[in-house]
Amino acid sequence: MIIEDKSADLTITRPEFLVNGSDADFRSFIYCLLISSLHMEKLRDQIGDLIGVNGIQYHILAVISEKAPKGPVTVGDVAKTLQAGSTHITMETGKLFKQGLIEKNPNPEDRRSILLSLSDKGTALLASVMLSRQEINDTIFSGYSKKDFESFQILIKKMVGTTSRAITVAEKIKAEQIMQSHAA
Amino acid sequence: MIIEDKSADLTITRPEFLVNGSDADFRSFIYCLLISSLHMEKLRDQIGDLIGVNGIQYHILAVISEKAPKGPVTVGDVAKTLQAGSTHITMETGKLFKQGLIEKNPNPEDRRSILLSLSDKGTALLASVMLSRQEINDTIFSGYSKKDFESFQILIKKMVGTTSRAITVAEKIKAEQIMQSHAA
DNA sequence: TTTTATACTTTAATATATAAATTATTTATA
DNA sequence: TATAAATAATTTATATATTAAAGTATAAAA
Repeated sequence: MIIEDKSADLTITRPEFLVNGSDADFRSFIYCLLISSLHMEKLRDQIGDLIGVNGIQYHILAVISEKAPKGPVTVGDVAKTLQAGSTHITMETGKLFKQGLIEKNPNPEDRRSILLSLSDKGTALLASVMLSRQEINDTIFSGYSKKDFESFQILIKKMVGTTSRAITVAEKIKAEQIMQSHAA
Repeated sequence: MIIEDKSADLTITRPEFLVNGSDADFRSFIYCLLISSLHMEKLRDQIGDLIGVNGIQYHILAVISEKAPKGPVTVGDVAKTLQAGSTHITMETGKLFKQGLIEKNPNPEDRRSILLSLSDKGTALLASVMLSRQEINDTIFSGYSKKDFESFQILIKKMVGTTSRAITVAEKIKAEQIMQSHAA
């Protein structure tokens, strides 16, 4: 006997994602996605901890290190890259500056903004966790083939776009909800 | 001319993940992974907001709804599923209880633990966002074929395991770091 | 029985993130 | 040129989320 969920109980309706009419596999997929996200965040915190900063601070250092050679990096750039509030980045870069890990210089092209760069100390500190980063990343992707990596990359890249659209959909639903509550 | 990163600058060493000796693609992959994680978390918060609870509370309701029909669900079960501290879950389930969305009954088989279930009100509230959940999930996975879903599922499921091992690796590295600092 | 472990809770502390208002500067436009 | 609007960063205050430590009750093991 095949058990089919009633369609109102399904978390997704597209038939491609249902197995015997059930979304059980899809739910388990979402579950895995969320758990691995938590793990990735935890790893970021752990690497930060190796050099005495928190996860976001480590991430900021990594972003500056990667982008600064290619051109100026401002607080706003970092905020956009990390999809965090610029308020938040201001505070965290402030702490990094106090620790002497980054430098903040006025942008000669736009004096409202500030250019961030790694100090020698910051560069050295980041370099000191490079081997650990490698070991951790190698572990995460052990057992994945080149082909796996290529498909994975395509699938995830697409998801950045679709989740972004889903957020818009959710906002639209919320707006409708508010409209209806006002009408009532 | 092919530009090769010096191996000390690479965030991953496995050659399968390098393109012309560079880990640029890999970095962009990790970036996409983190952004889509943020998006997923935001979506959880948004769905919660539709029914007047926060993201974790919504997730707790969803977990209870899914697991309760299959057997007893305790605070600890939810904590394990969500990989959160039981302290946290106690507080959040406490709030859900006060709002009348869940019921808490002593477990007759083990009087230390407590069985969680959705109240009628909670069931109704969760049912009221089912269509929105569908619309949002359909959006997230629009453009994905059945084959995409199947590969994606395999890739992500594997990653729960590898990230979990990576966390252990990071803990080991931290332990070594502490040992060395004591020796010095 | 005594010890140890578990499940949950409470309180308090800490960490993280956001909002609102402010300053300085730039860009657009009348 | 003068004015208005927009932007970048910051500060302060606040809200939210998360964890730590200690405590209670119960169960399981020695």
